[in-house]
Amino acid sequence: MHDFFIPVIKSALRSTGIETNKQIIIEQPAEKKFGDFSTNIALLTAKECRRNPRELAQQIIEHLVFPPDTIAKIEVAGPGFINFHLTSFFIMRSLQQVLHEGDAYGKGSVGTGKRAIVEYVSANPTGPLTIGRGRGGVLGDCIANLIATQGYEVTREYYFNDAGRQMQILGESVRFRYLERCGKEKEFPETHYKGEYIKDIAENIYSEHGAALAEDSTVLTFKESAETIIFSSIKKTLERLGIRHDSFFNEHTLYTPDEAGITANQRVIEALRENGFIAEYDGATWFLTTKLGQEKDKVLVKSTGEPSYRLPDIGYHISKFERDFAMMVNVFGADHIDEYPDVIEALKILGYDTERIKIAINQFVTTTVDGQTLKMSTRKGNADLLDDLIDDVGADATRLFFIMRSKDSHLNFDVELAKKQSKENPVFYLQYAHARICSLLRMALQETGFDPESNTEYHLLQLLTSPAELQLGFALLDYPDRIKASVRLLEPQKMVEYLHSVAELFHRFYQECPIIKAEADICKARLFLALATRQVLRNGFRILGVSAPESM
RNA sequence: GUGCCCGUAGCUCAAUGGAUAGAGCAUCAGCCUUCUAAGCUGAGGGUUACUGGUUCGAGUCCAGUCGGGCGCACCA
Repeated sequence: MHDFFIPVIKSALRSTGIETNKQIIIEQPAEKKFGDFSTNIALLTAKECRRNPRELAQQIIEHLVFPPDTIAKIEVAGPGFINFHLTSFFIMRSLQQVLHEGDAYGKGSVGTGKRAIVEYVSANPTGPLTIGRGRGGVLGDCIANLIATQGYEVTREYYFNDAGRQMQILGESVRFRYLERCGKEKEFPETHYKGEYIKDIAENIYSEHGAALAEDSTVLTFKESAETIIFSSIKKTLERLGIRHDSFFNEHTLYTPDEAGITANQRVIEALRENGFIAEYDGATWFLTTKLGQEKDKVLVKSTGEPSYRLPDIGYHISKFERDFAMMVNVFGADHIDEYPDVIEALKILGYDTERIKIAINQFVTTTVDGQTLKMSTRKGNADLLDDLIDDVGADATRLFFIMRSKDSHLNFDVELAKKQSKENPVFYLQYAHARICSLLRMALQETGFDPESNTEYHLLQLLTSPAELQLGFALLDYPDRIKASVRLLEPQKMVEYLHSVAELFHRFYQECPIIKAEADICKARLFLALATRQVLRNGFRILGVSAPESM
């Protein structure tokens, strides 16, 4: 609908003789009495025109030229808002678009022909996924879905490292458990992974090799077994939530020399050095971030000769630029908040267009069961596991709960609420609306023989004029703009909120307007409206990765 | 100490700088001989943590104060 208003207003401003570079904003007033849409353009430009905003608004109105039968009323209100009331004819006629476009309804085209990458989860394979990781996983997956609606070809990538210190500790942890299994008790180090899964992996190795590896002092075998087993369990957990990555980027490739015998890491160092941002001291190689106004320099290569995580991170992002992505989204938890500014700075120094990089940070999750808060730590082995949560509440509730709050807000995951099969649970409220429509369409076919899916008498929609029908129809037309807003903010929560309002408007319509019992043409029209509602719910559910049950 | 996020109804949370700050839950009062009551209608409930500032207009932007979360490694 924005696209409907903007050109008309632009042209009216021209005819009125107003020159402005201010952006024209179309908004929906909180109250219907202020119209379906309004613009504050007269308020914004009044000052530079040195005019009274209300008079200016009146003058703009006189130059507005809309297509016939679209606008019922235009008025100046308050300090100088211009409010637009749509005709019911226009709303209902526009709804035909929902039915014509079907699954494609709501899609945009700004990303057509462009490629985007969304990096998410990216947990190193040191243990099963925790609930906290789950939030980032679902958020990333929904963001990828959102971006894809705008035409981008999206790559979903998982970045991991199987060569670092944590993986070494993992291997050692397994070896300790293995030795225990072989009857060679050793004291288990405080710093190592204590989860039950470590014992399972050790048991697995024992059943394959017996005690043959007990004298082997290297951890390689243990590490590799652990990695294989854990990675496949991580993928299995993600699969349960419908999360599938297209690409797994192993950080270790950045340590591997190319034909010229140089690693990506070395190239980063040399490139930064040419720009004067590298120095060696205290036995380490430093990124001179003090030159950028920071308090301390940052280590890129440790005195042990190993790169710190920052160096490969920079190299990894360069690989994204080399793969020519127009948009790059990084999704990670609040604990990694300090990770990206240095990377961005380095990329800027090296001349990359960092505007393409978007960061989506999700705040933490606390889980409450029976009002008790759970705390987690992978290392201590008392983590709250994502798999357990999915077992408990199901994939749909898991996904929806993770994104039904703004990513900037701490999430309180109430397990009891997620399990409830009642109206308190937002998952059921949304899905019930869909199931109810399916049931209605089945019943209608049986009672009247009319199937709105195989008919195209969409013009009948114009018979509908009641407030409940118009409000629902209006909401359905808003869907494309809602997706765009959600994409812009990288915020799936906006979609949850929107779909909730659609469900609510449908329930009211259903309550107030008899459908099957109505006169034949009205009945058909209402079934078309129900069908359009179902289409929007389905399309929205697909973005969120929530199932659309046909009956409940 | 410092960087980021948060502070809005009893609870969980909304509100691209707009008009009288909204939902859900909980509480109270109604609506099923009629298409799914897993639903709908209505009522009560607020100094948007505090103090200044910018603006025609601030929950929103800026500065400061107070409170909570997460970071601040030659871990990732």
